[in-house]
Amino acid sequence: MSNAAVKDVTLNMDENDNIFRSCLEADRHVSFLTAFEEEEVVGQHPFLGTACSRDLASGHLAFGTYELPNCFGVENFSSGFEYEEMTLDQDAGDSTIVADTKAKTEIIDEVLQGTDGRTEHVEGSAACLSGKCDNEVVNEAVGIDNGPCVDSFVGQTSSPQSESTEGRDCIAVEQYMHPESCTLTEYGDGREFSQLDQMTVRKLQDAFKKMFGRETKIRDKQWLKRRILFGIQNSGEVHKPSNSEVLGASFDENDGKSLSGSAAVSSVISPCPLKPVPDHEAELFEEMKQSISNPSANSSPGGGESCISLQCKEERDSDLVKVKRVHKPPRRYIEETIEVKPQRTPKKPGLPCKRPREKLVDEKILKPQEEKVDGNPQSLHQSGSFDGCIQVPFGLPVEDENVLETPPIKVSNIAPKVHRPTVSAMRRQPAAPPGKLQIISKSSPPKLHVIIPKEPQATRSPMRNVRRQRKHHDVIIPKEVPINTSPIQKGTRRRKHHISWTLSEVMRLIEGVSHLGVGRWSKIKRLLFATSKHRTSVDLKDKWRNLVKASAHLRRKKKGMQARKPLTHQAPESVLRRVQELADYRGLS
DNA sequence: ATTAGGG
DNA sequence: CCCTAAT
Repeated sequence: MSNAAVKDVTLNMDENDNIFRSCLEADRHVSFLTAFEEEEVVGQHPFLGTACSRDLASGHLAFGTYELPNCFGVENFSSGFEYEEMTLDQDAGDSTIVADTKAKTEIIDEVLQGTDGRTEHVEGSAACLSGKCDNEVVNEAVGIDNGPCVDSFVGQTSSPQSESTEGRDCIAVEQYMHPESCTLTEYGDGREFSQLDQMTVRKLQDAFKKMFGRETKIRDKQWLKRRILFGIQNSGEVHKPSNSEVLGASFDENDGKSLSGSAAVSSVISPCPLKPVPDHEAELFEEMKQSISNPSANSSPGGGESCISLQCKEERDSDLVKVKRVHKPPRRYIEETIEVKPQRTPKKPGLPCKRPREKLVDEKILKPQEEKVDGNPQSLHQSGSFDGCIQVPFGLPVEDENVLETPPIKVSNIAPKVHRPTVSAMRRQPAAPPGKLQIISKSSPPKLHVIIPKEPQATRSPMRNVRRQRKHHDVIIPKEVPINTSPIQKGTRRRKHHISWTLSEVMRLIEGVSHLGVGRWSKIKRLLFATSKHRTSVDLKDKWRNLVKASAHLRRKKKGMQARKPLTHQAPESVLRRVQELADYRGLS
């Protein structure tokens, strides 16, 4: 958009005026510019909005609560993260991600080791950034501050040892505090109009800038005045936390850093008219803030959390009492054991039909119909309706049926470009191309004999990217397959593309756990992995479990020198130690 | 919808 | 990661 658009803005004032107004009116949270820019170009952070998100997130990871012996510096980490995030966010070309993943981790590892190359690193990310924000508008929309948002709103609350970061945090605070951003209010007392009247264009522009956080080239006094007045009005409606609220009691007053931390936070989220914080973001922030000030089940041991409050007792108790959830055997096993329930069209004996994945197709996609046609022999997957047995492969996403039955051409129309939905997401919205699917399914021959067994784990890595490239590599399941097809069919089991966890992700996870608590996966996801489309809350949970496992090994290793060969992608000991702490703490229950 | 746990 | 059961 850059030049052309900007020009456009300048020229078509009236039009834009309308846009602007309607934007604001429709949703005060949508700023004129961000409305254009908001296409997830840079992702969003719950607290920072655009661009800075990752920086903040990563920033606060880096020097959060844990005491990593290596004591990586701020720059190290944020650069590492930036690098990663940037790369990741350019997502589009997924293939590159994978390719890069390893490099990334290596780089980060390097950084961790204190190896050099950091500078290039920073430069790299900076270049990335600037590449991204290469146009004025984005730059403006990105915010008052183009520098890295290295402050750690979380970390600050609890990291007395992160001295090295203090200075930076102050900077960050200053940046966010941006004293001028408050000056606007001085116009808000009713005399504003005359005041505005007397101002020079230059001043008006200035005021405009202060109010909307961007410069304007428009020299039309009226226009500027209107804008500013509008801004003034608007700012009045936005909730503005009082200072006391902002610096509020949630932080240990004795802890200067905590204060500065919170100040930074609040200034960041303080909804000045120019960058209003959408409700949900504010909400998330509240959650976090609450969690921080109220680190219930989560206050980490030795993590330096300054405030372990009593209010959390209840929750913690419930945590302690928590009993291991007992799993009864999965239904499919039960069904295998139990006699087949009576059916209209009785199943032929001797052909026990597991129906694991049916669910995926039947219950989730065809459910509406299935219910109507219940008992109807025509119904596709009615287990009793045919004497065959279809065992849809595990994880075989619905669209595979598409592939199965439709000319690939159509599939390719749907698949690319769109953000790859996770498998589970696909499971949730299986009806992606609804009509089509159903028709297809219906048309599929009722007498399929397909058995596609669970694929051994080994095939994982080759399956990378299979999701997106599927149209090329898909294994077309023959329409008729002998019942005892070889169990080793490649590519039948479609898993989510395996994306290695990067160190920064791990750190974020740890940070999340330490502040929100083990088990708060969805919260952590929302707060710290909001931009990572490929990490679901379940993934977080799984990863945590693995980390805990790893950390346990660490301990074992300490005891007997049974040094388990360090896995290639093993997280650094320091990280694992932190995991251990958190795990231990929780393990008390 | 989330979370826990088995695989 | 996937899958399923419990909440």
